[in-house]
Amino acid sequence: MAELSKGYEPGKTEGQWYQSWESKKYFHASEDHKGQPFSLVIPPPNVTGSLHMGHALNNTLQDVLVRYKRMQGYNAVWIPGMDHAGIATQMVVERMLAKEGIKREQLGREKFVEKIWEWKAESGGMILGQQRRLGNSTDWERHRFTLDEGLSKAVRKVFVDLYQQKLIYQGHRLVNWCPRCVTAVSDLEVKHVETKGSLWHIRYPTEDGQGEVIVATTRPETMLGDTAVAVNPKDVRYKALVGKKVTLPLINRKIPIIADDVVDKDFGSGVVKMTPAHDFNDYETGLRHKLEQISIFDSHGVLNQNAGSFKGLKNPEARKKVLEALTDGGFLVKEEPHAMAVGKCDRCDAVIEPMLSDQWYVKIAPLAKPAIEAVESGKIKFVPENWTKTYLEWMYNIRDWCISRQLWWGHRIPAWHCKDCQHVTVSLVDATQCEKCKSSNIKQSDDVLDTWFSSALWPFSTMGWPEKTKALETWYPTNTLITGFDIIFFWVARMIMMGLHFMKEVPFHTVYIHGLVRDERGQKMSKSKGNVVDPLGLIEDFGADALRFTLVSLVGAGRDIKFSEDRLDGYRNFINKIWNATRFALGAVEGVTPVEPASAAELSLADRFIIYELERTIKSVTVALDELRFTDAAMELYQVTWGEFCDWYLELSKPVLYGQDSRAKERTAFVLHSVLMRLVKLLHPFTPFVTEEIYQKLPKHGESICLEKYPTLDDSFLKLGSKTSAQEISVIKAVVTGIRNIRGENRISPAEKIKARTVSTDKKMLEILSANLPFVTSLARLSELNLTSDLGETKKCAINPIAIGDSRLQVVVPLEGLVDLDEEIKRIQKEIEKAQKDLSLAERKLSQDTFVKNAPPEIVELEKTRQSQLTDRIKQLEQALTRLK
RNA sequence: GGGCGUUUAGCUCAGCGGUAGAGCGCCUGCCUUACAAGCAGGAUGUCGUAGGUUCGAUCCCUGCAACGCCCACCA
Repeated sequence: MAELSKGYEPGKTEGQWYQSWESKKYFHASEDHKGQPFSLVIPPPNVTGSLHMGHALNNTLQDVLVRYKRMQGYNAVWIPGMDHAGIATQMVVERMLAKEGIKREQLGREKFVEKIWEWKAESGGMILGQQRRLGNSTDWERHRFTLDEGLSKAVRKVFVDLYQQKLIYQGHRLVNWCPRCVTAVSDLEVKHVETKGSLWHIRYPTEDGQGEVIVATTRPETMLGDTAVAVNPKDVRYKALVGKKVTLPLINRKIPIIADDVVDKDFGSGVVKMTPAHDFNDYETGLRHKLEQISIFDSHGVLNQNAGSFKGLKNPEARKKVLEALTDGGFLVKEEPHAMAVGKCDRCDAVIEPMLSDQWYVKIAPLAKPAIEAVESGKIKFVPENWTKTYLEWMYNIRDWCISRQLWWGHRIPAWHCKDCQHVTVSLVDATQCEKCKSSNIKQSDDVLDTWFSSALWPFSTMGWPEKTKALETWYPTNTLITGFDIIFFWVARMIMMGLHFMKEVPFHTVYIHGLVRDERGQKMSKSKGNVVDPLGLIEDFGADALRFTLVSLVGAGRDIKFSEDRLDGYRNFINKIWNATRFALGAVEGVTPVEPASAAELSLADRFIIYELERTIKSVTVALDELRFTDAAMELYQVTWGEFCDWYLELSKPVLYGQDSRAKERTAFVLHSVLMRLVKLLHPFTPFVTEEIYQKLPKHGESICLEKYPTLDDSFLKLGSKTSAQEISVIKAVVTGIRNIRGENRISPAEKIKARTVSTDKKMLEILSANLPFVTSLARLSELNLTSDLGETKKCAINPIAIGDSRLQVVVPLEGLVDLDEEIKRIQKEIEKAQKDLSLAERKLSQDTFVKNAPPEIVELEKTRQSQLTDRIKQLEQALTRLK
């Protein structure tokens, strides 16, 4: 046998295994495979940079699931890919060019987009490498990029279809505009940040110069675009003024005083300035009152000619100068502090300026309706389900989606404007002439589509839509979508809408939502805070398996994860533990040929017990994974592997394997290998690398663990286990623990072999012990163990009473010559105290007849057993104490 | 302003109607022939707060408090 290193070294083998898996195409799924289909599509990472911990978590969960399903015999496919991430990527490349002093306008559209492609190749390549390091078992042959030819075709088809169905339209209206990105953005891309601002009160004189109204505003510079002031129709203070005009300060425009219900008479002065071209409220009100719309900013947020002498200024100067002018003119009444939510660009953090412009919109209500029904009816389920409400709330109040962006990186809108007749031609193929007047004097829109437009099609576009492919036929709809809560609206909701509209079928049945990975203090990881943890670095230090297992163990039920290296350290140790268990399993069995037992009777109690534990584990892990309770599955495996297999079974197998009975050795060797093999398979979806490494070392292995069947209850090997063996082993465990407790508390060195005896009048107990004597002496490190029914001499002896159900047993360890008795006295006194506390609790309960009358009989029974157990225990302990000396 | 979530051992979190659990950390003793990335033993909690339902509440209900997140056009 080749020597296995003492510690597991993931770095040495992980990369090789991945290469081997990939070259053998284990992750490639064929439409012709006879298994039941199972499919996942990856949330495509942005090509903006490298993967972070969120990706590591997200991908690990998907990989666990798809490996599990694949091993179960499903025709499982996990489709990988990347997102061009329009605005985000364009900004990254713009920033890079800026460092060289280059602006994108200098390069021109074509050259600039070329630069982005270059960058995409580099960054995308890095992401692919990272995904492989993590162990993603994606079907690489199906890898897609949102700007691929095929996906672009899908995008165009969707756009044209929706346009023809009148679900896409062009509108001239107010949009969220980012002056720094110089593009429109959707409602979702505006983050409202609570900010301490001011409320300025400004005097607007009436036209006749006789009176005035005071308006309150948080954005005084926009007054330059005011076209009215408004009051509440029920406000008696201003009733007489409605219909009259005021003179707009600085500009001297005469603007009407209108009455509208939107005005809250109790806020500020009860008079609101109306800036229809730069405020959503005012825009709406303006439409109702047919107010003039005056844009005062250009696309970069610079004041234009409509701002009179303020032209050329930009905020915050613009505001400052306007306020100065207002003060000089005596128009400024006061300034008071005011908290408000300022809209900021999700991408660049610039203040969003509502602006009038021509944009393309998706009419969303008709698409939203079936998407709401799909979730309400349970056709699509959220896990955890409280996200259902979040989704539905948003969908009920959804507004038309602005899909055009004034960017260069993305899918260009397939619309051609005719300069002769102004008609817009929307076409699947590039148009050469106007469809209406046939003029060739046409120009394609410069705008591109919101990046989420293409990702909305992801579940079917990646499978080749609009072609009728076998992939679609086989794998659409997908089964489970695993993603973060932050993109439920951006992505999940839109996929549901598009899937239902174009495929007439939901894109997935289950949406598993996980939280954010935060740092150990619970803070969001961000480059600016410098607390970003690079998953690749962790993989270098701890191995991919340890990282994966840590993430799965922390993911819990949909809440955020506080990530700390301590945890990772612990699970790295777990990986090492399995590794060393394997070293033992191989080393201790050297020279022994494992022989399959003919029946359970040929096996030791320990053998039968661990097989039973294995069966239990298969059941619970399978149920947990089927319910997407990843953490529960992982914890169960951790517990059984370490707590039962290593701590108990391996120790119990030692007396056999190091003993003389070669038949027994052969049987135990068989069980040891069989159980380990199955444990490793159970673990494989979580920790693919180490399990492959171990699998390859174990006898009778196949080509790769990736090709193995996931353990099931339908396995004749499991028949060798039994529940009674688990109950019997608990007697052994209790006796061993009882002796160890005496050893530990009395500080008897583990090297010291001691004598002990167990006393019981219960024949069954003694039988179990006598049949398993070598196990107890080995685990408790005894020189001898006597079994008696009589307590006998207990002078200078430590005694530990043990109760298992109705059975009583005492463990007696002579301390003579080992230690002085003070520690033992302390130990017993402590035990008595504890038992008395517990007993009084039980007695109090039983003394209340409301309890005895009302509680279910089995609970009362339990309490009674407890009472008698504790009474006996105290009696025995007290006896022990008095007889000690 | 609406909605959601959290509050359990020093830390991170399980548990969700019958005497409080795990990992890490801590204390004690051990390099016991798989593993010191280990072994054995031990300590640690008015389960956020005030009420209510119940024979019984960490768990269910109602207030309250603190923290966090999402959505929203109050100038």
